[in-house]
Amino acid sequence: MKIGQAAALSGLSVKTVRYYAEIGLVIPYADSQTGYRDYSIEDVSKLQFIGKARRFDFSIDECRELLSLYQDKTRSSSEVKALTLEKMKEIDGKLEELNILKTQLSELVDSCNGDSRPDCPILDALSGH
Amino acid sequence: MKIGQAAALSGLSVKTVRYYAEIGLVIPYADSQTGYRDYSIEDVSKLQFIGKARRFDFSIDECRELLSLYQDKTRSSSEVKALTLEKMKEIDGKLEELNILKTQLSELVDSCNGDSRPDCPILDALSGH
DNA sequence: ATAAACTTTCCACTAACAGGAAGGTAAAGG
DNA sequence: CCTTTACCTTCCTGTTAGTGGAAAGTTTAT
Repeated sequence: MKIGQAAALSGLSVKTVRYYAEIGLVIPYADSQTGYRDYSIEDVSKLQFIGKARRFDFSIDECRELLSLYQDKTRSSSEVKALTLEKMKEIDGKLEELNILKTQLSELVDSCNGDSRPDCPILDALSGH
Repeated sequence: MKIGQAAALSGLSVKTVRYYAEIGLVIPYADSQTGYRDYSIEDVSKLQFIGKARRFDFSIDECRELLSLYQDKTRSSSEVKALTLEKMKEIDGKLEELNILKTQLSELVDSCNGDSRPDCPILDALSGH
């Protein structure tokens, strides 16, 4: 099938699918006559797989790794689990950071009455004292 | 003072400070003889201000906006508060997304025994069924 | 036959810097 | 005074994961 259909079936944009071909993530058959990319059902499965992994915040390189594990029938599940656990740790770190930020910002917002006067504790806090 | 000291005092890297000059965020005096950038105390204050705002997750463009409010003595605090509230909303959105991700990943991890066998529910989930 | 829809490659752009090369300048030590 | 070291300059490239657009070729529908 052509790239448009592959994109539609995998829920990705045509541009993205083309990009994945370019970086060697999912390489379709190349029709030498028209120059059109020709995607198989297998290719679409891979694209779907990548789409989900990306939504799970895996990077392209991690997707590449997962994909090779996915295709390796002799893989051990421990490798996949380790990768996933690491990703969770990353997410935990981000969560913590964001929570701290949120607390600090809400303190600033609470202290500012937000009226038409120039007096603003938020800017004061940003400028230090 | 020269860029190195300005960077040290503001807690930013020299590269970053030079970049801020390049994009017109903090433009120092240019010594025409040596070509060296010459930072004033005022400039350093701005750099510190930007550094803090960046740590609060404000983008460069938002920093530009905050900086002009900061310098505008006739500003109203409502503008600053609105900008900050929007930033908080953004952070809330990210928090929610990450929490969902974490939940889903932890479910995957829990279902995977992570041994040396190829059987892996994580990959199964990624590949759909 | 022609128009619409689809495809191709190529180039530029995004955010916010970091790394490094090549070369000029300044401050400190001997 | 000379040299070394530290600092400064510009310029170019690379990062992440694509998106947007132009110009041109192809396929499908009318």
